[in-house]
Amino acid sequence: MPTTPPSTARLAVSTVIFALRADRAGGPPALWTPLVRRTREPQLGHWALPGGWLPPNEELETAAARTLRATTGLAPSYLEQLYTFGGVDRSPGERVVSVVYWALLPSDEAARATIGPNVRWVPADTLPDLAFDHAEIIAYALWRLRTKVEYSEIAHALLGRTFTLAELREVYEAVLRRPLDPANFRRTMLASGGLQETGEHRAGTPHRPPKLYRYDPAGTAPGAREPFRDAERTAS
Amino acid sequence: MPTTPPSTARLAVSTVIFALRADRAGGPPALWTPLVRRTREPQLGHWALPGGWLPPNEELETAAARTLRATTGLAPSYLEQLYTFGGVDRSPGERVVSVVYWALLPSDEAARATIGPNVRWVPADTLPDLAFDHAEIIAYALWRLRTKVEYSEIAHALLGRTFTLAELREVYEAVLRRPLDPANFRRTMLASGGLQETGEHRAGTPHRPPKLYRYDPAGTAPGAREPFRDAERTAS
DNA sequence: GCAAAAGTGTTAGCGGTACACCCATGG
DNA sequence: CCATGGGTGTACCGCTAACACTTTTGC
Repeated sequence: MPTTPPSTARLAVSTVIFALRADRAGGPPALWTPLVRRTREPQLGHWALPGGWLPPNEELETAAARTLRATTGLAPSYLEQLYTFGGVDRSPGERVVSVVYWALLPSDEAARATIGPNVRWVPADTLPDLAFDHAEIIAYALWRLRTKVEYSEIAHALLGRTFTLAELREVYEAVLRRPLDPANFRRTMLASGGLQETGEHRAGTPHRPPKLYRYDPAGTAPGAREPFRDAERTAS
Repeated sequence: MPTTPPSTARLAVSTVIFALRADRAGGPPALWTPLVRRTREPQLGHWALPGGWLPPNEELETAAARTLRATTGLAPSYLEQLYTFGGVDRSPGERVVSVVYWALLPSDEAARATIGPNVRWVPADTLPDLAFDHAEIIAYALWRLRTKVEYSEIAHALLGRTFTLAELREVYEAVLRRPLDPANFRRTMLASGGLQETGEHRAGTPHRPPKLYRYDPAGTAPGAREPFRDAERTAS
């Protein structure tokens, strides 16, 4: 970092937000994402990712969480840096470098996310025309979510604090878009996962009441955290 | 990206560079990385990652490749975005956001990398005191390399254009820091890998001359590339 | 021919998948 | 008592680790 003329690129932080929503009540849930309508040029009126310029004294991750809260009224249950997009021509007129984060919201809270005229939730795999390169960015975030769900334990972040194994399986099925064997899923989760029984059961089901679980990684020693808590791994 | 007051943070691009070097001739190779001595405040005289401010009209990846070339005189055989570090206090006095890349160099070329008084190669796992948060950054890049080598085929980027299976195995062993079974390694590579026999053999060995291979992913259709060519995957 | 690395064959164990089956509850 | 999802048992398959063995060269 030699002290030379300042960079003229402007730094923005944007966030791709995912939550589960059922199209019709009782139906299987799917991934949705909120977009905001641009109220300024360039691309006025187009739908875009929530975000804004990076304030000089705010951490990157804090900025991502703040814009997330501004557009949904909610706090993320998971938040991780995705990638930094800096193509010279991605914004007409000026150089903009965007540090993009991706986030998961608990579905119970997401149901009461604030909705204004300039915020719109859309299914994550059928997007409208988006401003700038934001369609690519969301596609990449989706790919990352789908990849990461397979080897990591982030799926619970799309549920509330307690959940049944069937609900957790629904999350995996929605994200991976394929059915999973309930029997094997149960064992895999109970074995390698940090799932803990709450002792409670979900009431009001038409059939046998299922156990409720909490995500609580018992095997992890306090303070023993991976590098950067959200370290990266790159696909072949 | 609303049009509001410009961000005051300055944008830098840095690169963590890895190459294989043998400590003593004939010995097993290990990972080394080049550092540059800072010639300005802050942290004047400290060793740091190669890098610099982002020029307004240069792509991020191009900037990374350029600084890499400036410090080593070489072109990378592999280059990927690592992470963006933007902590408010990571540089004293002013806010600096660094987009960091990591790179691999072919070992045959790396042997004739330029070395000046302000460039120093050090073993990647025993670093001297570094400027800013660069020690963390290198540790993270190392972790990413070690993780990625296990599920991806980037190891060949640390060798020349052709290589024997024993040489390729040495790369894996150096990166993973554990011995691998030669027999199983051979089969795994030949099965899942894009290795292609050149028809040639390495001459001058004291024993049976091994076949030379080239990395040439035959299964990959032209133009069929993964998202961003270097997509990410996050550890648990 | 002897040492050493290149290269092949064979087997055991482990984890994932498929699927048959029993359990518990509301109606 | 029946339908339905919750929950358990088990057999098979493919992959990998381990390691014995054969081949080919330089000296």
